Parts: sequence; C-alpha cells; structure tokens
Amino acid sequence: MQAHILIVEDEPAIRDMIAYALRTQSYQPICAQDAKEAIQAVSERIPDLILLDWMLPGTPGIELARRFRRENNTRDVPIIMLTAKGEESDRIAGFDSGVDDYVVKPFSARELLARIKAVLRRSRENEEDGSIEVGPLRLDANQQKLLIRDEKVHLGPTEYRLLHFLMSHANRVYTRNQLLDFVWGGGSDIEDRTVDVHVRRLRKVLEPFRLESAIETVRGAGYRFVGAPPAS
Amino acid sequence: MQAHILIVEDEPAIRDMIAYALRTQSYQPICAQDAKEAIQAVSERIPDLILLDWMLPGTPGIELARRFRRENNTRDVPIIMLTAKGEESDRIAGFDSGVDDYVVKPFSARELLARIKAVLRRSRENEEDGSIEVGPLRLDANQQKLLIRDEKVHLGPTEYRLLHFLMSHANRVYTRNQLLDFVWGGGSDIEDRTVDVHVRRLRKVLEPFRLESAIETVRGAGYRFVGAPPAS
DNA sequence: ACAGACTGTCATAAAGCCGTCATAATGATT
DNA sequence: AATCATTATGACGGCTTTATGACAGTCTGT
Repeated sequence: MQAHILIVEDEPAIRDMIAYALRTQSYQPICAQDAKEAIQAVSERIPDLILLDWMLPGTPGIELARRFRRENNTRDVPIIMLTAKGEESDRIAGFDSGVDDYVVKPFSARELLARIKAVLRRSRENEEDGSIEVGPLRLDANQQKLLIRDEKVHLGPTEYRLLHFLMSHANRVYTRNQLLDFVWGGGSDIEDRTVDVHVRRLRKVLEPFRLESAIETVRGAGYRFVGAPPAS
Repeated sequence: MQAHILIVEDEPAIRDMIAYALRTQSYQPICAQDAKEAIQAVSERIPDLILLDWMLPGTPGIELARRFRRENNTRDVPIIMLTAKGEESDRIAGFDSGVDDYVVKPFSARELLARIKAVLRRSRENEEDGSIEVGPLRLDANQQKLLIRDEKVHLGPTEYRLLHFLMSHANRVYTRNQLLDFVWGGGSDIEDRTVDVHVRRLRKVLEPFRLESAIETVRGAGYRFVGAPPAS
C-alpha cells in the first residue's frame, strides 16, 4: 500500500521538488501551502507522514505540529520538520513538540527520502505497540525487551522503565530526583544515589555494544540520554 | 477487497471518529448505536471484524460478544473490545473468552488501526479451521491436539486454550490478569497465580521436545510465547 | 456410585531484583 | 598540589516474584 505523504511548504519550487522526488519512489504526495490547507488535507485523509516547513506564512510550523499532536486522529502521524538553518534552539523546540526528525535546508532529495524511509519504517514497526527506537537501540513495549542491533538484551523492570523514560526524553538532562519522580513514581522515599546504581546497571548492559556513553553524566545536574551518535 | 468493519458504539463522537479513521484506510465502516442495531447490521452482512464498546445502553457489550460467539455465522468474526478507562476490575468483571483484543479509551486512531490490522491479518491466517502453526508446534483446532514435529500430544481444555491464545498472539507479553480475561473469560474469580500453574503444565508438556523455553517469563509483567526458535 | 481426568489453591523452594553502603575514582576549586 | 564535592563501582542482604509439587474438589461418562 502506497504511503501518503503530506507536504506543508509555502515555497512552490521546494514543494514541487519534494513532490516529484516522492513520486519517483512511489509515495503519494499531497501538497499544502499553509496551515489552513494542511488541516483541510488531513481532514480528507490522514496521511502516513507529514513534511512540515518550519517557517510558514501565518501559523508557524511548530504551532501546527503541536496541533497535530493534540488531535486524536493525528497524534501518531510522524512529522519531519524542514528547517531553514540549523538553529540549535529551533531543533530543540521541535523535538520538544514531538517532531520525529528534521531536515535542514538546503537538503538533497536523496537525504530527504532516506529520512522518510527511516521514519516510516519506524512508525510501521511501532504502530502495534509503544516501542521507542533511538539509534541502534530499540525498546519494545509489548515485549519489555531491549533490542540492540537485532540482539535481544534482558532488562529488569526498573531498568526498563528508566531507559524507557530516558530514551523517550532524549537529549534532556534530568536530576536524580526528577528521575525518581518519573520513573519510580513520587512518594517513594528512595535514596537519590540509587539512581546512580541503576544508571550503572544500564551502562553495563550497553557496554558490550560500546554504547555505554549513550547515557551521559552531567555533573552537578543529573543524567541525559543522547540520541545522536558521537559523530561530532 | 475492502474489509467491512462493524462499529458498535453509542457515543456518536467516538463512532464518527472511528468511522472516519477507518475510511481513511479504505476500510468500510458500518455503524450501530446499540445491540439491536448491531444484530440488524450483522444480519444484513457479516462483517470481517467487530469493534464493540464495553458500555452500551441496554445489552452490555459483553453480552453481545457472547451472543456473536454462540451464533454459527459470527463465531469466527474477530471482536475488538473498546473498554473505558483501564479499570482492571472492569475487564475482569465480564470479559468472555473469544474476544480477540481490546483497546483502552482514550485511544488514538493509529493505535486502533494497528490493532485492527493485526487482528485481521491473524484472522486471515487462521481462516481455514482455526489451526495455528508456529515453528515446530501445530495446534489442531478440531481436536484438542497439539502436534510437535508430527508427534501428537494431549492437552487439557484449559491448557489448549492458553497455548492457543499465546501462540496466536506470539511475541507479545500478557499479564496474568489479561490471560485470565482472554483464556478463562472474565467473571471467573480465579487466583492469578493459577496462571503460573498452567504455564508450568504447558512447559512440562513441551519439555520432552526441548521447547519449554517457548513460553518465556517476563518478570513483573507476565508471560510471552516466542515464535522464533531460541538457539538452533 | 466409581474411575479417571482436569482444575484451582496452597505451601515451600528458587530465582531474580532492588536499595544501600563502603570505597575508589574523577572533577572542581583555591 | 591539596582538598572538597560529586560520581562510579562492586558487594551484600532483604524482599518480591516465580517455579514446582502435592492435594482436594469437580465433572464426565460408564
């Protein structure tokens, strides 16, 4: 079944370029110039993926993304942001609003298609459950299992929840107490140093895969899960 | 070949949302407000799947599910329950065996569609006689017989149903209570530890074939049937 | 009513997980 | 460099969850 992809982009040249590229890969593009048209298009058919320009006349893209995330019908439709320049702060705001990926302009058709393919695959794999995939790590919600590069790894319940939380809030620092609240649940009067130990256990699990640095220590603050590989 | 899906739901907003979501995926929705309309609709055309609200005015959903299961025409139509906010006790209160899956409100369109897709796929696979084959295991629907590598093994009714459920929902973890719902049928006021014992009995049966690890324990969660062979 | 097959519950053994602590290592500050 | 503060690490005992074997009640068909 052909995937329908909604393009929300005001610049006609870019829009057409994308639409053309999509068609060559047998995707079905649907075009919208602005937020209004996008909403209209979605009401006719829920797309399988949305390409959303960051800078839109009228309603900014980020606003639209939030709106899609709020609606029940579209909550789970993956969104790829098209951002003008690689403003770090923009990207962070985008990820915060639940955007799945972003591509920085100018981008090549090949690059865009690769991202689309990856996001679609992920969403197909996760559609039956609440799995999370970040880099080579895949946390399967149905199975309570962690898959690293197709290898099954066993996690205890707490480790599972901790990793799940960190992965679904990647690139953001959490203090030990925040983690205790979110992962252990409030009320539990647990020594905050206990978090260290569980982080340690997670890292131990990741070690054989050279991924122990995925969980970073932020001295004086807490811990952070970094999604992007250290391809700096 | 469009799949026809009957929606039995009294809340118009939810009904419409579902119908809309179904149409976007080229399913053919048929709506019913209550048990009476549902029966009427079924008599006109047997749907490929039924979405059944748990709380219905008049005849409760569970009652209707039982009825569908009794009738010869509808015995094999898969049913997905739409249960109100995840009160475990609600489900325990009256799930009947034979419900294929359930979705907890509020649910997203994508989640529902994923479940529908999965259930339809399963039902197509088992369309013939209800037999299931996973790896070296073959469960014969006619007789309560399990064939392991051409050797027939006897199972008790409960063991049979438990294994049948696990095999037809392979690779997914189910809590003891979910298994009680699906396999024993709700309302049965049974100690959840009983599930352990039946799992034990199944494993014992599988042991001579070195297949006892086909049913995995997920600590803190429940049990899972793994389709892929463990080592070999 | 009897034999045989099944099933649910319980007690006990085993296994797995978790939180804490003591100590080493690392980083920051002056 | 010395000292203080923060984090990493390994070990341990307790506790919770599962596994397992035994047993008694129920049901079926004879």
